[in-house]
Amino acid sequence: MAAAKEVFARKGFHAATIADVAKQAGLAYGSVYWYFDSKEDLFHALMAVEEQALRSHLAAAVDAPGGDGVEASFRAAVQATLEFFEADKATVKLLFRDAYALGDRFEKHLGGIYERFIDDIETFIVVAQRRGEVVAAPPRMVAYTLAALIGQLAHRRLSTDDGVTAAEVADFVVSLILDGLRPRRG
Amino acid sequence: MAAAKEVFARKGFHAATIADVAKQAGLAYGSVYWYFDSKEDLFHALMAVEEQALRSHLAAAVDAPGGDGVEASFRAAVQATLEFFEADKATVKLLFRDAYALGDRFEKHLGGIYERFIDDIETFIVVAQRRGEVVAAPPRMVAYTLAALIGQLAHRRLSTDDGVTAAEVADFVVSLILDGLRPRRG
Amino acid sequence: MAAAKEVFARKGFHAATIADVAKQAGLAYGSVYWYFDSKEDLFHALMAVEEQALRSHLAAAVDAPGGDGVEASFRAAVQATLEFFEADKATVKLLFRDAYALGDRFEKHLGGIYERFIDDIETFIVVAQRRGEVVAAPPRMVAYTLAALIGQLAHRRLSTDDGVTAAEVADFVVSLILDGLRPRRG
Amino acid sequence: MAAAKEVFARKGFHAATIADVAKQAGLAYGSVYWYFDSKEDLFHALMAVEEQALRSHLAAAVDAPGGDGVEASFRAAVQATLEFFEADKATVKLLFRDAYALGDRFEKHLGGIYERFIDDIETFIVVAQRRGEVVAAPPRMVAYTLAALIGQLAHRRLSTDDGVTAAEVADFVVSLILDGLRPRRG
DNA sequence: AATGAATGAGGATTCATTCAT
DNA sequence: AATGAATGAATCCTCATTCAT
Repeated sequence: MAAAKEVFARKGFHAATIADVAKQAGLAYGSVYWYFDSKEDLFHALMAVEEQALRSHLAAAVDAPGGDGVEASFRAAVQATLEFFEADKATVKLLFRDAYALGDRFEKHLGGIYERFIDDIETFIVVAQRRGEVVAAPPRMVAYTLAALIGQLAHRRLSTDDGVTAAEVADFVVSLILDGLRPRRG
Repeated sequence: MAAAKEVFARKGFHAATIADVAKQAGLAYGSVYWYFDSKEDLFHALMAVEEQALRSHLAAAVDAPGGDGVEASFRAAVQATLEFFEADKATVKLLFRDAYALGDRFEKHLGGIYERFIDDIETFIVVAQRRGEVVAAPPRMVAYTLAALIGQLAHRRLSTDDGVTAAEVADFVVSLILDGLRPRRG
Repeated sequence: MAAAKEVFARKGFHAATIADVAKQAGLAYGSVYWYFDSKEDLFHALMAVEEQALRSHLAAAVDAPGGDGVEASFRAAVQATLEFFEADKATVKLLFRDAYALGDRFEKHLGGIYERFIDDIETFIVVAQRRGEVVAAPPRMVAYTLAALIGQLAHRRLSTDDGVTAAEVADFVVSLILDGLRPRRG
Repeated sequence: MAAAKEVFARKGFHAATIADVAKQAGLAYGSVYWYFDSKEDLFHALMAVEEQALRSHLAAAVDAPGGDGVEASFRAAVQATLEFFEADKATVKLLFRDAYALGDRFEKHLGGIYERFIDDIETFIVVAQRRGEVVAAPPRMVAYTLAALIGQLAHRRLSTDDGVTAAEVADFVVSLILDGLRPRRG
């Protein structure tokens, strides 16, 4: 019945009522409580499921054979992330819109998700630095910045539909991050 | 009475009651309605005020005499933005946490604020590109990406207090954006 | 639960609170809203029910075997109407006191009830006119006048309790309407 | 400032706010309270004024030279009453719509007005009976019935605009009341 | 497993009224 | 005489949650 996350996505956590969820799920008011102890519980459950989905999707994308080197993996990861959120806008709304506004317990939960996401990026960065393919810079800070950038881009792409594909955005972001804005001499 | 935004920031829009706001302002329940037509109105008013504050702060920072060239102005702008939000965490919560979760009218309002913010960045980028100090890339996309990055950083700095100053973050972001992660040869 | 109309009758629509209604019905505050969408809805529902009750009562009274001719049916109808309202003073208050003062939607609803009531009287008059038992006069106007008279009598009998029975009033009204006040010669 | 009765008439006692009244009168919120102690007071004052107006109007109409005999005076009185209410629909709404629904004190006040109105009719009837121009029937009851009829007609004419003039209605009512509906032989 | 009637705390909003100016 | 900011009691309605079936 977790497919009734659509309701949360569409109306927002506060505006969505248990009745809405039940109707969407084809159940009766009270039946929701057989599966979840409370509305908050339901939301936490959704968050957990979505995190898993994102991580699986990402892992698959990065492991997929493609060009070698940081650049390729990096592009694959960014693109996969953007595509994941693009394909499932409901999740974006869940994680980026509602979860923030819902009080401590949710912020903690979201913080955890975020932390794990950043950990992965950090690991990736550290490896790249060891290989000398990436400049020496505090890896956590880099990871942190990348997460911020990608997350926010995913979020903003919800509302601004400028016909740019996820692949294009990924290309742009990767080249920006790798080479920066300053013209290179030589 | 707009100083009662603190209540919204502390408890979130939904959790905050008009009674809370009134108490904080030293007024009675109904008196709030003398100044604002509704709870939503109050929030919109706060958003507008904060936008003005941010823009003024930014304008002042950029106009301030400092090193010349993109890099200096850029750093000044980023740092000013981060400092503004740092100094007034309530505003961050207002804009980045609640405004998203409050329905269409708020999303529109926030979208407008965002749009104007991006416009400013775009103007800045275009100038820098003309001077050849910045690589040729779709200026809107660059602006857009920068806004995303800075906004999210400001937001994240709310929860993760890692003892890094705004200036340090600004330095890092500016060098990242200008030079990228890829080691430069020569 | 429609028996909680008593509350409306006793205190008037505005003075009656949902809490009053609920208590009278032996329910809790919010339970009223399980059955009716709003206070106004509840009132409309009551109006509809009462209209049906009145119409049934009237139909039964007129169909009942009694003396033949207009006079008998007429008297039966008038008496039945007065008795209906007498027996259920709550309804009188509902229809004649509150419904007027409650805004357009109620006025429309009440107007409809009134119109249907007048239609019935008109039909009756037309039949009587065909039989030559009643003077030729615009039947709608006659019907209209009768409705006004009976309705207002029912209403006034609420407050002035002068020990006159419904039957007596009916007798008086019928003879007044049929023969008028002017002495007949011969 | 009693001309702000229009507000009560237009929106009804409950829906009308002191602010509405003040605005209509060109005054400020609180200023109304310089003239009247409370909203109810204001309404009572209006009721009293309107009663006087009606009585004056009626007295003038009946005293006016016209045909002699009951019929003429009767017609004059009925017509004058209908015209009074027609010319000042606000008063009708005040007296017939709101006053009923406003609690005991208002019902008392209205009852008094009604009583005085009926007293006048009764006096009139008694005189006519003495002259033999009207059938012997309990004069109070007759008066009472007439008041009911005329009052309700005035009220109903508010909503149903069928292009019939007050004079026509008066003619019809007078002939109905005097001669009844039963065809007269001879 | 599922239902849906019943609960009642909670909160936004209105508006008559007061009072310092 | 007049103002209008301030008050706060009053009330409708929502909705998460429970529970008998």
